[in-house]
Amino acid sequence: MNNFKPTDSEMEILQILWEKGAASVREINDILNERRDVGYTTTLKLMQIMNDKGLVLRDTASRSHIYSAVAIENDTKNNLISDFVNLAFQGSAMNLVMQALGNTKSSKDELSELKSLISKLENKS
Amino acid sequence: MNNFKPTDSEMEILQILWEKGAASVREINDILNERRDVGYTTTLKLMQIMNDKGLVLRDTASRSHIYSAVAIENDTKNNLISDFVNLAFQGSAMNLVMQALGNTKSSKDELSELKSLISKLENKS
DNA sequence: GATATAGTACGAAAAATTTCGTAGTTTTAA
DNA sequence: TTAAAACTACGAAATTTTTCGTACTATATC
Repeated sequence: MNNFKPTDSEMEILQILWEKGAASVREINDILNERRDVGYTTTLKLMQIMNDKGLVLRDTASRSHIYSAVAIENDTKNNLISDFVNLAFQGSAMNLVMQALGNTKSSKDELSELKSLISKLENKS
Repeated sequence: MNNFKPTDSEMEILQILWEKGAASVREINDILNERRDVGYTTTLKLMQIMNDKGLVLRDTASRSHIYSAVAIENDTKNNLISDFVNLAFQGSAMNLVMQALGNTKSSKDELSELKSLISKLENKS
């Protein structure tokens, strides 16, 4: 169970890597720039920092280095949730769940998916 | 719909104010120090900053000022959830809900409370 | 082969957040 | 009535995170 707590910027990049599997700095920077202006060297520096921290792996075989995520999506998100729940929901994940759910438009499909997860949880206990 | 995005430290303090209703710096600092070391003037400064930002209200009638939250608990938490969901769950609150739920031990009571919320949501749509 | 283009490395500035020290007042208590 | 204790104000240091400029090297293009 790793314990990475990526910063917001790091998280943005991890999302992209989890989605794409692997990417060059150029590719990542292009995606980021669809949302907001980020300088190329800013992104590059971030990736280097993340590499130093061990959050990503870097393949330097070709001139433009290819990065992939080391941090595991599920674990990382669980860590973030846990921090978030402690910060804003008195440590109760159920509080977060109820508030997030109550404040969202949900489709029939999503709700039945959720209900089947609940059934699973009920059988576990 | 306000759009406050409190920092982590501010959030810690808001939680306390939402819980207690109103409190002096001393009271808040004492509570914070149950969890970790924080200097008194650190907490004081934070409250002053929050006051400047309009996150809290300050009653200066007596020498030790009494603070209360202006930021609305529900709105503030919804804002935080929304940012969090964008940052880490591709904008899908349901993704967050599923992951948070799947990773938590939940009591029978909590689960049935959750189910009744789902029923309400189903009737709405 | 000269020049423009596209990379990496990395120090350091900038920005945001957190922490604290010091000065000055008021209150309490001996 | 004086010393200690408890406040506020506030500048500024410290820390963390983000951003960028500059130097340097490799590749592509004309």
